[in-house]
Amino acid sequence: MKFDLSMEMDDSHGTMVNKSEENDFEKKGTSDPVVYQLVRVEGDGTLVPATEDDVLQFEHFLHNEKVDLPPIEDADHVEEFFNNDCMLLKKPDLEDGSSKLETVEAHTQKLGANLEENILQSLDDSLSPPSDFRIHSQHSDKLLTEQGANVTRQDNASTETTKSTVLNDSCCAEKYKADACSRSVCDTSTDPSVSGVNSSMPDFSILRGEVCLDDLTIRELQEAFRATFGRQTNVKDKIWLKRRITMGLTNSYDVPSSGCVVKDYKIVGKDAKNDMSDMDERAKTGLRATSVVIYPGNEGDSPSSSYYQSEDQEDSSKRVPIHNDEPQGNLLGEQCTDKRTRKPTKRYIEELSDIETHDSTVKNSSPAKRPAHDELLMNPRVAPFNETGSLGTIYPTRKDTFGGFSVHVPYVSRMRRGRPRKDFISFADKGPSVEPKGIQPSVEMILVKDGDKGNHLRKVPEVPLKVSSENEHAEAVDGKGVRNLQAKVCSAVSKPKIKHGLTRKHHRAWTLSEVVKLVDGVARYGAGKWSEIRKLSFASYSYRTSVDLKDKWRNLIRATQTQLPAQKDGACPRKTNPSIIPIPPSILLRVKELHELQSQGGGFTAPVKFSGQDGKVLQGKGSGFL
DNA sequence: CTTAGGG
DNA sequence: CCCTAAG
Repeated sequence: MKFDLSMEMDDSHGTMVNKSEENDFEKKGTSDPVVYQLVRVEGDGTLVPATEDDVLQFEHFLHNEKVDLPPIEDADHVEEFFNNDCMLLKKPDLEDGSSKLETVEAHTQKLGANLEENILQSLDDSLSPPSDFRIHSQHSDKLLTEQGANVTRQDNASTETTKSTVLNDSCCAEKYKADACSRSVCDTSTDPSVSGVNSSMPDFSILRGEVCLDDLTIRELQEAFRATFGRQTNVKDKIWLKRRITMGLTNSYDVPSSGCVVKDYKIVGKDAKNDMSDMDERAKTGLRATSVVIYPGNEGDSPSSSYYQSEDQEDSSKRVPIHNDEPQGNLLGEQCTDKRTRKPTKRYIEELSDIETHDSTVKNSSPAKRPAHDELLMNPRVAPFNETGSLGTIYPTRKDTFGGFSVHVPYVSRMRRGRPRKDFISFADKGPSVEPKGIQPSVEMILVKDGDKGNHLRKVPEVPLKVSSENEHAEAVDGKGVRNLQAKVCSAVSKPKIKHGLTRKHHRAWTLSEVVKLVDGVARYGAGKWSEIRKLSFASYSYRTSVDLKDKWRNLIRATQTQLPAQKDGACPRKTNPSIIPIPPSILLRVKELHELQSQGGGFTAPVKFSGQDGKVLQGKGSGFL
C-alpha cells in the first residue's frame, strides 16, 4: 500500500500539520485500508483533529512527497509522529480480521529520513512552545512535580517499552521485526547493548513500566521523547515534552496536561488505580490493556466498542506474541487507545468542515443523536480519562472520503443548510427542474439551478462547469442583465475546483430590475412574505433566496433611511458609491413608503394580497412600470 | 423549510 | 452574504 505523506507549516500556530492517507487496495487486493487522521497540534501541545479545511490545505502535498512504505497491515491504531507538531492517528477502519501489526519503526525511520531533516528538525527548535506557554508550564510544573512525588513509580523494569515493532508478517519489516523481537522477547530492554544496536538507539528503558513523566528531568524527558518517537528533540519545555510523550505512548491526544502517569501505554490517572489493576489483568492475560477507541462519527462503519474489543481479543494472540505488557509498537500497541474527542464548537467548526465534504454520506444527518451514540460507544474504561481536565471532552470524528481516500475528520454537523441535495443531483445530469416558468434552454436551466443552489455549490467540490452563453431571463436584460449573466457564468465556472477556505456564494449584485421586483413583491405580498415573493416574483431569479430578499429589503430600508434623507438634505447626491448602482430615488421612495406603511400598519400589515389600495397606491408612487 | 436578526 | 435561533 502506498503512503502519501505531506506536511506543511501552519503559520497561524506555528504548528505543523500532517496528512497522510493510503488506500492502495490494489496491492493487497484487500479491503483493509488504513486510515490516518490528521490532527493539528496547537501551541500548547494539545491536539485537535484537523478540520477539513486543514485537510484541504495539505491535499496537494499528498502528491508531492510520496513515500512508499512497506505494506502495512492493519494496525488498529498506529500513529506516527513525523515531527513535533503533527501526528497521525491511525485508526481502525474497515474491518478485517486479517489485521496485523506493522513495524512502526520501519516507517518512522524511513519517513524520518525523508522528512525529518527537512522540516521536522527545524520545527523542534523553532517551534518550541510559545513563551506564554512556558510561563504557564513553569507554574504547572510545580504542581506536576508535587503530584508526581506522590505517584509511585513502580516496576520500571518489568515492562519494556520499546516501540519497535510488533508482530506482523510483513515481508518488508523482516529486519526490524527481528530486531524488535529479539529485544522484546529477551528482556533486552535492560541491555544497553541491544538497544544500542543502533548507535543512536534511545534509552527505551526510560519508558518502561509506569512512567511518571512528572518525575523526569528535562533531559530525561527528552530521552523519553526520543525513545518514544525515535528522534531527538531540543524542546526544553517540560510540559510540552510530557504531553508529547504521553500522547505518543498512549496514542491519544487527549492527554491531561499534567499529573498523569503512563503505564503500559495507558494514561493512569492518580485516582485511577482501578484502571491500573484492570489493565494489568488484561496485560497478563495477553489482552492488552486496550481501551476502546471510539469513532462516533461514522454511521456507516460505526463499529461499536464491542467490535474493537472483540477484534483485539481475536488478534491479541497474534499481535502480542511478545511480552504481553510490552507494547512494542508504542503506537501500534496502542491501537486501541482511546481517542478522545472534543465537542465541536458550534459554529465555525461546522462551517469549516462542511466546506469540502463531498458529502458522500448524507446520512450523517443526525448530529443530534450523536451524543447518545457516543455514550453508547464509550467504553467504561475511558471514563477516567474524561475526568482528566479540560481535555477530557469528546471529539467525535467521522470518516469521510477525501480524494478517493477515506479519512477521519472531526465530526461536525453536516446538516445541509441549503436546499436538498437532490436538487444538485438532478442538476448534475439533467434538468427536470421545477422551474415555475421553466421553459428555458437547458443551459439556462443549469444555470438557474446553479443559482438556486448557489448555496450548495460551495459545498460541492466539482461543479460541472457548464459554459453558458445563454441569456438568463430576457427580463434581466434591463441594462444590468448583462452583468447578471456574467455573474452567473462566473459562478458556474469558478467553482470547479475544490473550494479553498470558505467559498461564499458568488456575490450577485442586485439589479435594478430585481430591486423593482422585490419592491413590487413586498407591495403585493407584504414584507416578510419572502418565500412568496420569491416564488412569485423571483421565479426567474432562482438564485435569490428568500433570505436574500429579506436581506435586500433590509438594506433597502436602510438606504431609505440614510441615503434618501441625505439626498434631500445634502442636495447633492454625493458620489457615495460610484461603483454601486444607485438606486433610483423613486424606488427608494417606494421602499420607504412600503416600509412605513407596513410597519405602521398595525404590526401585521395586511399584505394586500388582493389588489388592495396599498398595492395601487404604492405602485403608482413608485415607477409606473412593473 | 421559513423568518427574523445579528454579524 | 453568512449563520442561528425559532417556529
